[in-house]
Amino acid sequence: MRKIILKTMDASERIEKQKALVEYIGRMQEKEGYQPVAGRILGLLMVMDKEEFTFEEIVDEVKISKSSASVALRNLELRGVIEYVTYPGDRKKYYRLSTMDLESTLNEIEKKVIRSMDLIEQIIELKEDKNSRSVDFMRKVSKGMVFFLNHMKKFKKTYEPNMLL
Amino acid sequence: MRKIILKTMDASERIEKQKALVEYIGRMQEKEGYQPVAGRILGLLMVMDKEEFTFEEIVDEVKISKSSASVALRNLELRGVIEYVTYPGDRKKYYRLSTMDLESTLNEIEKKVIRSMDLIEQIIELKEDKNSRSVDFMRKVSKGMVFFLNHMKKFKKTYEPNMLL
DNA sequence: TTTTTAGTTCGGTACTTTGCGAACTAAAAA
DNA sequence: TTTTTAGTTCGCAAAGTACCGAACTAAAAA
Repeated sequence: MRKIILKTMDASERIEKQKALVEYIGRMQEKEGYQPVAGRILGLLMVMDKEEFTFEEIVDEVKISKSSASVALRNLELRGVIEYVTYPGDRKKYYRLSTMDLESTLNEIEKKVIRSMDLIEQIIELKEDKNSRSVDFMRKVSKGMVFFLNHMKKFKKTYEPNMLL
Repeated sequence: MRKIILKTMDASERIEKQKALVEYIGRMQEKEGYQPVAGRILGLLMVMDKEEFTFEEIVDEVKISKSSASVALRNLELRGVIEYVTYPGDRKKYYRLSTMDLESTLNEIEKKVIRSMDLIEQIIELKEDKNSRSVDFMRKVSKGMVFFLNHMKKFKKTYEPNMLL
């Protein structure tokens, strides 16, 4: 008897904590460039027990209008962070975190680093004095980036998705 | 004679290109979360030949008001991306890119990754079903992060600032 | 002491972003 | 065929952000 009461207490407390975490993650994602509503949707999909949320559930849980949900979900989908699945005989969309695995995230980071290196190259090319403090600094950064990219390559080799489960 | 003319042509063309690059970098930095004015100041400090700019020079070059410059420079300084130096007998502040080297940038990245791992841990802790698709996914990501951190450690060891110049 | 220099702070305007409700569409159910 | 369901698109109001000019401060120069 006692145990059951404790257990229900725990469950509701757990859900309280989950909801708080949804808001916290929302704020984090805002800093990452997502709009508030999108951030909280992401939080919801990350922390709650349910694996797949319908459009309506998202509207209810995050307490937003259908239009806001529609816009935010489309953006999140375009960015590739969420995806939706459908089931035969059911018109609803079931949203969930997309299983874009680490590899594609790493590729994104790699591309970003390479773009930065190109930019640095351009800047140096346009400098009058190629021995200035700033050019030295940029070369240093650039070499560091080359190192970094090499290590990423090794990392990708060592990383075998199936061995991680 | 011919050569001299060509040389002056090149110089002005170079400066034109630099100014275009300042604007371009400004727009890039906006995407990174800086306000427009701050982004263009960063661009200026990165691409132009001058190593150190006074407050007034920045106001003139970026064509902004003193108040905007003051606010933007303070923010950039708080974020640690620029710094200013002073010279004895000169009241002016000379702004330049801060020489935060790769190591501190790497440490920032490391901290960020560790914070993400903590968050994932928290989320998993609050999940009812620890064997769900999402928990599996999160564990995978988390393990990937551990790998990543180890490689960063190795990278830091291999990286010897003085060997890069 | 007064003036100039080198900035900072404040208040307001203009622009941008966010999120809503209402009207709409397209498919399924009645 | 009409109604309901599941969502989308559009226009607008509220909130937030960026930037400016004007007034201010504190130190140095005249």
